[in-house]
Amino acid sequence: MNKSGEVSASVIKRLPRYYRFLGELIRQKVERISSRELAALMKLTASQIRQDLNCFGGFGQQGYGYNVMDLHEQIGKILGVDRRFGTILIGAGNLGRAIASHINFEARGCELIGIFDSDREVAGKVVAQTTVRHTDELEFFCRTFKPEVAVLCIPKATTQAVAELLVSMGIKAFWNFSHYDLSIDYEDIVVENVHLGDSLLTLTYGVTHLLHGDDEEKKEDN
Amino acid sequence: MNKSGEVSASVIKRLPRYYRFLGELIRQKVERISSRELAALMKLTASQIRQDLNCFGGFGQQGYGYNVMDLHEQIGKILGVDRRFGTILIGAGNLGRAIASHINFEARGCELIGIFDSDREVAGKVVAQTTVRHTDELEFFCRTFKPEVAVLCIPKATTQAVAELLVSMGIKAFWNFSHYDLSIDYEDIVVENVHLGDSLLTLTYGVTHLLHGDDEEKKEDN
DNA sequence: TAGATTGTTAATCGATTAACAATC
DNA sequence: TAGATTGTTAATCGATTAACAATC
Repeated sequence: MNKSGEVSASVIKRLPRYYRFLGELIRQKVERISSRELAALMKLTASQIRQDLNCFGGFGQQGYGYNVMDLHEQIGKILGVDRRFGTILIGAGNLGRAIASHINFEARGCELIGIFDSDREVAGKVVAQTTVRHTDELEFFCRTFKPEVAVLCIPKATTQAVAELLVSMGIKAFWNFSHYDLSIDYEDIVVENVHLGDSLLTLTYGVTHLLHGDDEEKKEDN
Repeated sequence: MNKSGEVSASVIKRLPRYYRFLGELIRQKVERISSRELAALMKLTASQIRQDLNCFGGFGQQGYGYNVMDLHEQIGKILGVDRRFGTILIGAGNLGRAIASHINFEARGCELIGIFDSDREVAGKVVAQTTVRHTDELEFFCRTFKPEVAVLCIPKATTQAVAELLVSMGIKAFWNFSHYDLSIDYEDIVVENVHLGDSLLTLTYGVTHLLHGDDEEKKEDN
C-alpha cells in the first residue's frame, strides 16, 4: 500500500491467486495456515503474503497464523465475489461460446444475463442456457436491464465502436478478448484485456530461447 | 537487461505487444517511427521503449528513429515466430475447441499437429481441420511426431499427471488453461499459465471498488 | 552543418525482502 | 510463561524514468 489508501496493481493481481489457493485448502479441510506455509505452497515469500494482506487489514493472529475459511471469505469480499454485476457477452463465435459456457461468472460476482451476436444465423441459438440475441436488441436490452459488465469476444475492427456504444449505455467494465487494446477515453471505466495471442508468443519466446541454450531460462508464470 | 545477458520477464512480457502494434503500423503503411511516437501510441514512455529494445540490440538509427518493417521482423525473430514447434492440444471441450480454432498458431511459431480427448464420444470429431484423437494414442503420437509444445485444456484434477506424462514424452513447454497452477519439478520446462478466472476476478475487483468510490481507480492493463 | 533521435548511463521510484518488536 | 507468528518498519533490489553525449 502506498502513501494514501491506494493498493498497487501488483497486489490486486495476486489476490485472485490467494483466493484460489485458499479455496483449495478449504476443500482439503485445512483450518489454519501460517504465512510461511502458504508461501511454500504458492512459491512466494512469507513477507510478501503478509505485506499483501495488510493492505486490506490484519486478518491473522500472532502466534497462530491465519484462519483459512475466514481469510478466504475476507479476500472474496475484497474482490467482490458476493456481488451480482449484470454481465453481457458480445460475440457468440467460437471463443464467445466457450467463455460463456466455461466460466463460472456467478462465482466471481458477475451474472451473465445476455449474449449478443451480429450474425442473424447465430441469433436465436442457445448458448450456456441463454438464447443469443441479435445486436439490434442491444440498446433496448441495456436500457431495460442495465448491465454493468461487458465481455467482448468480437473482431478487432469493431471493438472500439462497440465499446463506445456500450459506455454510452452505462457499461462500467470490459473483459476484452478482442485482439484490440481497448483504451477508452472515458474515465472510471475498468478494462481487463486478455490477449491470448500475446500469451502464446511469450511461451514461444520461452521455448525458442530455452532450446537455444540461453541457459538462464527457467520460467514459471502465474 | 541485468548484469549478465538475462532479459527480465517484464521486458519479455512486453515484446508481443510491441510486435502487435508494429504489425498494425505496417498495415497502415507507416514506414518509420520514433520511440516518442510509438510511446504515445502504446501509452508507454519513450525511455522504456528504447531500454526494452536495447536488451536485444540497436535496432534504431539516431536522428531517424526505427524502421517499422525492420523492427517488426527483428522482434518476430526474437520471439520465434519463424519457428515451427510441433504443438498438441489436450482436452477438446468447449474451451479446447475454441482455442484450437480461434488461435493462429502458425503466426506464433507453433504448428498444431494433434488434438486429444479422453472422451471416446469426442474422439473422431473434427476440430480446426484436425481429427480429435483419443488420449490412448498420445504416447504413440509423441514418440512418432515429437511435439515440443502442449496446450492443456483439461480439468484441474488431471493436469499434474498429464503434464508429467507429457514431460516424459519430451514436451518442452505448456500453455496451460486448466485451473491448476502447473509447477513442474523438472528444469527447463517452460510454462505459461492462463487463468481466465483470475482475470475476471481482477475485473470484478475493479468494478467493485470503482462503484464504491475508492476514487483512485482508473484501470488500464498491459 | 544543424536538427533529431538514438543508445546508454545515472537518478528515481516502487516493489520485494529482511528484520524485529508487538502480541496472541 | 515460552514459543510462534503476525503486523510493520527498514533495507535491498529491480524496474522505470530522466538526462545527455554520441551519431545519423
